Amino acid sequence: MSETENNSIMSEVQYHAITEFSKTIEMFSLTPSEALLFSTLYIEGEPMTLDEMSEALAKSKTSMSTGIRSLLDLNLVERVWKKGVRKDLYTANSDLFNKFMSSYIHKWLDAANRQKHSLEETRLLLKKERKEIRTGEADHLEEKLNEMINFHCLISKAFSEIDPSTSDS
Amino acid sequence: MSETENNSIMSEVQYHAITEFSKTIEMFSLTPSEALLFSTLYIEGEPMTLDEMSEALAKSKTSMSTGIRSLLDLNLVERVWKKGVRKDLYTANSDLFNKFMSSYIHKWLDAANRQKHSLEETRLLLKKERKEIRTGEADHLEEKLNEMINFHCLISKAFSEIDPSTSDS
DNA sequence: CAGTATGTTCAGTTTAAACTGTACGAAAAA
DNA sequence: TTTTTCGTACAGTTTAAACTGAACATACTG
Repeated sequence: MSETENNSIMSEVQYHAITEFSKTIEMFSLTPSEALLFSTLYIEGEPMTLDEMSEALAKSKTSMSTGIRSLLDLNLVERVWKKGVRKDLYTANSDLFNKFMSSYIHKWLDAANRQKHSLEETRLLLKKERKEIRTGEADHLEEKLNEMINFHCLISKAFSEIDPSTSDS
Repeated sequence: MSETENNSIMSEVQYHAITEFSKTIEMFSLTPSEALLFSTLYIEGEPMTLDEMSEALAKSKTSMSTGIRSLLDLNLVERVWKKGVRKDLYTANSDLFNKFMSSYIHKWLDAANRQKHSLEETRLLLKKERKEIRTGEADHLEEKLNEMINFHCLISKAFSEIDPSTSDS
């Protein structure tokens, strides 16, 4: 088997891996481009420069720059320094499961709690005003608010259970 | 307190409730418009016609039609029949938590399994061909594939745990 | 049957997101 | 210092999604 054939098989395998894994990453509510970028960085293993990413994905360096910034914000990628290399180098966090799962779970928990509070305030407003209001409509609304608030509690409970950052082994 | 004032408080409360709850629904990967529609339908409680939804959301009837169809596909809304009413009536499924959670979990499980299989095939391809290939690069790729496959296993495990349809009380 | 009401299809428009190339500022090299 | 090498801001373009109105098909009404 020739060197060239080896390379072609390797790139085919790598291409599949990147493409498929990217789809999984998207499910953690990253955009397709962010996911593709992370996936590339992760499978490559070695830290990459913006120019290398640009080359690998055939997209502009500007896209890489903004994409990397998003990934940095999400704490999924970090900048590393290498002796003698002037360009910025970025590498994917290797602790996949904990990083993704816990940040995802917390996004859920934060949002669920925020919205639960908001609904509780709404319920308070209704209760305060409804001394004077005696309609089935108000009853109905209060009932619905209770249901919704309970819904948020159940969500929080469920996601807390699988939060890898609260060691439940 | 006048009738009008009551109405205005009621609509304010209802408006808040719909808006906030809609945000939560969005998190189950519904589009903002689908979420808003469901939220409206849910809080209204009574079955609604396309025209009523159109009126309530100030959007075209076409939008309501396509929106409702999506919600029907997702099994979050159902069509009901009422004596003497010619128009189609739709109502939100009231079993919020089970409907949303289990469909969401299954979406995750399906995707995770599908992509895991795909990666396993890729790994097989690599193993089959690599008898001849003896490079660190191939080692690295295989290692990464193993990590990714393991990642998918952990995802499946986590989401299975909170699947409300497999009674874990 | 004719006439009307209702839901959906379809083509076009609006709106928002992703991407690109140029230009600029900061930092390194010469 | 001047020149080169980077990364990013910005403005414009492309692309995709959401939405609309008009036309159509089906089913109901009288």
